[in-house]
Amino acid sequence: MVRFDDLHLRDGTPIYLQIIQHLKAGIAAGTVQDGDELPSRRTLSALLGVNPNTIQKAFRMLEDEGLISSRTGSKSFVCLSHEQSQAMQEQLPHTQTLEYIGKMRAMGLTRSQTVSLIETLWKEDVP
Amino acid sequence: MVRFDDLHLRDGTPIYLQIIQHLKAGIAAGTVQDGDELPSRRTLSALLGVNPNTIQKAFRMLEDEGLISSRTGSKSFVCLSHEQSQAMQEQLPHTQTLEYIGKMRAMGLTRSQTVSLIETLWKEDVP
Amino acid sequence: MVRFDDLHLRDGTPIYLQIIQHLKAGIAAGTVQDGDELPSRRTLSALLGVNPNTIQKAFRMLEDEGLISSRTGSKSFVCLSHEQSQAMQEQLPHTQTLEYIGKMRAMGLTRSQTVSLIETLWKEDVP
Amino acid sequence: MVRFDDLHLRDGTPIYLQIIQHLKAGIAAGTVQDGDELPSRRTLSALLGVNPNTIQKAFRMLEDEGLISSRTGSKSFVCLSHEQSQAMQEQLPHTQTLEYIGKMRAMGLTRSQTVSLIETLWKEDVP
DNA sequence: GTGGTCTAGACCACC
DNA sequence: GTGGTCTAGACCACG
Repeated sequence: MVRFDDLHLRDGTPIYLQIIQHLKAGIAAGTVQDGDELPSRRTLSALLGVNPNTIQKAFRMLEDEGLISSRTGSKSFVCLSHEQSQAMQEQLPHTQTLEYIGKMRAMGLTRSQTVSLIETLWKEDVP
Repeated sequence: MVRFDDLHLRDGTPIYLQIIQHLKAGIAAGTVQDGDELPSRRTLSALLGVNPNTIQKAFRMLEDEGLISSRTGSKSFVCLSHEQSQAMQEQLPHTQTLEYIGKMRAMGLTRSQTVSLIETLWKEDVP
Repeated sequence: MVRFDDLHLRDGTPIYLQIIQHLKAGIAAGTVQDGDELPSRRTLSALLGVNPNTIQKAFRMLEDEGLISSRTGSKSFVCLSHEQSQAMQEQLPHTQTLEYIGKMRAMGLTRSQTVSLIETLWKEDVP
Repeated sequence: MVRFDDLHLRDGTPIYLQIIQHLKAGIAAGTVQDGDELPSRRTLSALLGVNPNTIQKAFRMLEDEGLISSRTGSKSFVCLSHEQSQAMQEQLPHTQTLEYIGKMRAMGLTRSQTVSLIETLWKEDVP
């Protein structure tokens, strides 16, 4: 069963996008795998304190991307080919890092400045 | 004169925000300084191919933040105290790095993995 | 015995409807006749790889329409008056043709274009 | 401006699908072309007597298919490459005819029976 | 004015 | 129980 209880909604980005990103992050982290069961629309809506339609929207988009499969009347499952999950484990950090680098460079930071900034701010002690 | 011709609009984030971010990035990088002149609303709207109201909105918000002033006629100028520019040079990279770290951790990367990813992807040779 | 092994479930239309349509098509084609035996619910559910309740629903609706009867034990039989089977052989093609005509006309095709399209695509050689 | 006033909603198929099909049929008929403007969500919802969200859903799916383009704050437009519109003018009647042929054959009709059925039921006099 | 998101709650079809 | 569709109406962001 895919877990969503460690997803804390922040505002600024649409809720349905946060749900999508959370699942994609789980895939990239390897904690979500092919065949995993998803919580039902109602369960998840109750858990997150969000309208069922919002969940529905997120799930629908994930299905359009082919990452999950839902059939009416039955449960929803994660649906990943081996290549997909592998690609996601590599590409996602890759693209987000490139985006981050772009921002840092636009603000005039050098590579070493950026790296030391990360090493300062990253608190490794958290599990 | 503050330059905007190296701003390539990407979609996904609102246009007016991209304009604001572009100027803030310039300030953080030190290429934009107190007293610099801004292009007129009409000029900029033509340059970016964007509705003049959108430019107006961006300028209005920057004015509200006290980063620009539009008193005399229709020309606008950057308006920065020493503290402001210094704070921006420190805070902006700081918050964006924290955000980036959060994403990487959600995907299960360690600090050292992240750092080496940056060092791999950062092409220092570009000006 | 009514055959269902040439029924390939396509998604988009509900499973129980596909089962009903399959039997009605058989009646319209004359391959299914009064008194023919139907496979048991269990057998059919296994054959199609479908939830037994779904079969149950289809059978129930067919029973409500009076097309099958499930009195004795658990076996079911086709139950057709002469008028019923005749009506079905006429009405079903009729309504579906009207629907098809509607679509073609909406796309701007003339009658003769439609007819020639059918004559081109219909491969008569298949049994 | 793409017209929707000749779209009469029938029940059985979801409204949003009927809207999509109507636009696709228009493209296949050649009456809808690249660059055509679409009515706004509110206008169309009033015209059809349907909830704005339902329109929104239809437009969203069309955008996902790349057939229309919408930007927030601005109007929505049909967005067709030459190949797309051509393909749609050929493929759509093609696939629907194949589907129709399949049904007729399942009911035991021959090609000539089907053709004469169409010629009987098609009322050419309507413009 | 436009489109985008979200809520509240209903009803249906399906398994 | 599940997911799918739809309504009514709100609020926001954008141009």
